[in-house]
Amino acid sequence: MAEPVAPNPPESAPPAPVPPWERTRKAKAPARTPLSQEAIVEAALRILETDGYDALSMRRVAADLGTGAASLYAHVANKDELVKLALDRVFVDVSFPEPDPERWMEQVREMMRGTRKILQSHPGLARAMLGRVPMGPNGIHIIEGFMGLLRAGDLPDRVAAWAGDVIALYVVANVFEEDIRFSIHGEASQEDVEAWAGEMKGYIRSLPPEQFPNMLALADPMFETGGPDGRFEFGLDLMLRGLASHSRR
Amino acid sequence: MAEPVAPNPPESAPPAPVPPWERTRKAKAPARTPLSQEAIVEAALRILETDGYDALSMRRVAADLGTGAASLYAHVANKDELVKLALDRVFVDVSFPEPDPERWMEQVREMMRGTRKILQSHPGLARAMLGRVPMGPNGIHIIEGFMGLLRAGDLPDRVAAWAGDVIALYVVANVFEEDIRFSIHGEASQEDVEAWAGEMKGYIRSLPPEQFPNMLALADPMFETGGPDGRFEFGLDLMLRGLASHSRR
DNA sequence: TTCGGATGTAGAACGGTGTTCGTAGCCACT
DNA sequence: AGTGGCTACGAACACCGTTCTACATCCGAA
Repeated sequence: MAEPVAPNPPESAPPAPVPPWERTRKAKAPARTPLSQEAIVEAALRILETDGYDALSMRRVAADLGTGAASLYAHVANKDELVKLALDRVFVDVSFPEPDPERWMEQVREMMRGTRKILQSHPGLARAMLGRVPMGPNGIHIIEGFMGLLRAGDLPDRVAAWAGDVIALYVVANVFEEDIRFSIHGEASQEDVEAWAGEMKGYIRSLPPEQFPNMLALADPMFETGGPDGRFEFGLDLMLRGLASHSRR
Repeated sequence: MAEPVAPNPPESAPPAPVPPWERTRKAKAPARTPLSQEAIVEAALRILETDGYDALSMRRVAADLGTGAASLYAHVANKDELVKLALDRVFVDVSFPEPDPERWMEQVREMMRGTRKILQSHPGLARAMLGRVPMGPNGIHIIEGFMGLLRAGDLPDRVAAWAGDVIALYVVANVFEEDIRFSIHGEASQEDVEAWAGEMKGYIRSLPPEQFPNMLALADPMFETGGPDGRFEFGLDLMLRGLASHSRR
């Protein structure tokens, strides 16, 4: 009640010089940022892109916008909604082709590659996608396009619908795992990773052969990276082969 | 400095009755729990099992052990390590059969079912597994057994090694997604989930048919849950079918 | 033109988190 | 018997999401 901020400047009072705190307040007020939902979502995406999922906090978003966390809640219900909005927004960039029954498998491959690329470019989005069906205004078009490709494969309806789920989960999980591994190792260079792989291989080779025959036999391919996309492509191919065995064509 | 806890009771002072805070201190000291790493890990697992991942905090673990959070750090580097230890510990219960070339696919299925069950029974462990190769004392035996099953399928070495990775990722991601969905919805009953699915289906049916023909066609199977394991089994089967197409047999 | 109300802003606070610091006490070994 | 090292743990630090509340500003009605 007895705060330095005057609740109501009485007119009878003499026109005292404006105290400093008042001045800064007045100075800030005109430079009021609009602070729209769009701006908030964009700031969130920027943070996800540069600093990852764990760095995304309401305070951080607010700070990047030059305001306080409480102000965000006028435009966004809570953090979960913010994440969902950011998720949907990034899907603008996913493209999908006209389904071609002759090439549907390759088309699925290409679409998943594109999705993976986008998720990779915003580390943390993959984490946000897990457990959520991204049915925002943009996401729903992606899902429609994806389902179209699967339907072009002449699969039973249930197989097409569920396969969409499984494949999407695989892509997201792949990026997420990569993201985690990266953040654990902390900016490890390609050389570090190879050194670690070599160390691991050495450990496996030192295991008693009669107890670990299979690991010894597979030690080499286990730590063969296959390039940045090799393993991803392998898993995707595995599922597509499985899908092909369901095709009625 | 001027705390109520006496640093050195001067002998000249009269034998005043022991103040309550002193009493509790004295009473606790003799009943000093050993507080081993094992006990901490066990407490953590107990919490995961009963209250889920979100309930697992250092303070909670400490409270269950009748101590303070700081005490845990003498036995465990940080929360991440605690989770990793819990992860390896839980693998004691994963069993794997002697590889049988005639039944290897079914054996893989069973092993993955078992792994999933265990991960499900300790929500949060799945999250800890992502991005990590759980090569603890127990985990390494599991990996060996798994590789043995895959090798029984007469697959190229690279296929066997990478497939192990992909399948394991799928199982873990499946549980993790389930876990997140559960924690987002917050204790939703089976009825709630079905109501939500019905609502979603209604929304999809309300979409313009010329713009969303595929989603409309697949609306029913998309929201068919297939029971608690249906979709998991489907995805597992998809990958095994893909693997079968790699088998030289 | 003036006055209210609606709306958006934001500081402070609540109850939580993981982790660190410093101190106190116990144990075992010289 | 003394002492050094290990462990326990309260307090504190820096965060988190969210809410409360006071406060400016703007807009429309009188």
